[in-house]
Amino acid sequence: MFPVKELDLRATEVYPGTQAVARAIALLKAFNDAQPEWTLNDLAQATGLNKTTAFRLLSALEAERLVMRNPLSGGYRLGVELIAMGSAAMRANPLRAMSRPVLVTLAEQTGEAATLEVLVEDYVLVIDEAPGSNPMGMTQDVGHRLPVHATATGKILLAALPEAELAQRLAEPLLALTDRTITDPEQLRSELARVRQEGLAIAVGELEPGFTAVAAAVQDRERQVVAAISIGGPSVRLTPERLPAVAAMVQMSARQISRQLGYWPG
Amino acid sequence: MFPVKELDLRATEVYPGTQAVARAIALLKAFNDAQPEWTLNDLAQATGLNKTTAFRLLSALEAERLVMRNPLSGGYRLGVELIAMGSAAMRANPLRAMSRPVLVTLAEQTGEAATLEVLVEDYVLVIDEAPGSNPMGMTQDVGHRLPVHATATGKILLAALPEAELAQRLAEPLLALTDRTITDPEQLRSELARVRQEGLAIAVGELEPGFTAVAAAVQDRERQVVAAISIGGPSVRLTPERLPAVAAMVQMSARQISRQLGYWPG
DNA sequence: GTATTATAAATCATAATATGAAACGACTAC
DNA sequence: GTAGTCGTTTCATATTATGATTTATAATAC
Repeated sequence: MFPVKELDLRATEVYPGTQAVARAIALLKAFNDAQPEWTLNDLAQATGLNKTTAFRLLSALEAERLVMRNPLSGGYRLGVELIAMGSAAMRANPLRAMSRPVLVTLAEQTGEAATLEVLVEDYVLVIDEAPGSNPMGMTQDVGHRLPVHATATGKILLAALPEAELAQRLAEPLLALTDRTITDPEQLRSELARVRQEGLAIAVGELEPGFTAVAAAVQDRERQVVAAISIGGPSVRLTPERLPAVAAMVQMSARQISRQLGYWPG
Repeated sequence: MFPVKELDLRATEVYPGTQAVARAIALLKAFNDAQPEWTLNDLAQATGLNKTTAFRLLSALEAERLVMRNPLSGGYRLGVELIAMGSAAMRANPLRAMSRPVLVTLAEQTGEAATLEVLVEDYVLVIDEAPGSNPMGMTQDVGHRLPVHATATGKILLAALPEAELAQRLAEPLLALTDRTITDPEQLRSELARVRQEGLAIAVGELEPGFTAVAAAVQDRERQVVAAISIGGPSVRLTPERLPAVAAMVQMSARQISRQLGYWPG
């Protein structure tokens, strides 16, 4: 379905003269849903920074409101300025702007939630979501990071990676989120082969029990897979009988967005 | 209604050893809805940075995905990592977490959209929104920056500022967004006096024509005004006859959140 | 086709800036 | 009372960021 680029492992060379900025960003990236608040010491330890350095960088981030202190505990949290920046980043994202109408239509046609996701570092990031018309689809998932190996979109994006990078990722253990999550690298490899051939990925109860998703690839003018779109909903509604029809709609929508990006099939 | 703290102009002293980080953040802050994409030169000029320095900092930000390049134009845009961080910042915000149930109830009771907003630098930032039950309330405003002088929430937050800081802000020209926007500093001052006394702010068609909002203050255990909540909707629904009842509900909700923060009336 | 302009990227000597060890002060636990 | 933990400040040091200049690249004009 889509070609796989070979050997592109981008040089992770750090640009000289950017140590302080890189470190500040590392501090920001330490915050997540599992640990939204950090003490200075823990954060310094987690990022491998000297306590003084972490303190100084955090002070700078705090002055700009990218980080805030909990007045009671003194702990650090992400600040309000990031909410504004994130929202601006969302609105400025060209891929999102292009996909939005298609995504909304897809959600209407299927009645299920449609998402647009991209690969960011180790995770799949939801950059847009059109809610399904049915209730119980009110999950506001935009901005969430999801594991690549347990999502339909993640499989699509993994399937398009050059072999070298894929191997690197499969070297890490695959976390079982449900009893249906694929945790065996070899099994995932053959799944990805199927995805590549069919241009379609499915995940039934692999992310969370009772949740099914179907995804397809969005490609740009250079035929690069730049994103994946999906339809997701309760497995009781997205039944094996209904899936083929939904999948076809997802694929059509993905092709529609790809065409807007200058992709030309054939 | 609520006391005004005197003379607190926080020292804008820059912490030594944080120049690079401060500059990098300044670059990020340059991006907004009006100008979501920048060329290197323009951005360097706008931030007052040397072109080389701007380039180097942007490279660091790009490597961490806080900034991305438009492959066609080569221009800089905010990157996807900020979407993830902003979303995490939202979920980690304690004020938002506390207010959410109250906000949802308020929106249900009134049928109009309820928001939670804080003062960030020159703007009011929407950090949460519970949609109204009526259609035409589907504005997803979270993350948006709104002008202080033309919003009900902004007036609430301005009214609580120490005189010195207020004077500083009123020195800047007040932009007219509609023909009803208050642009005269003295008029705004007397409006703020009224807001202070009544503990309530109203804006009818001051932000955009046909949009009305009512806001009240959220105070913490030290009686500091830390946020404002509001109900907003079309002026044809939020009529002068209906406003007092809605205002009372907004005030009750604000007090409810304040109490959760440890505020004790009296 | 060459010249011109604008913009981005690379180079590198310089010193300004970030760094981290050490010390301090404020709490808390025992 | 003592020891331990945590955040903050100080300060000498050299590592790291800086920016003038150069080179590369692309777009536009002539």
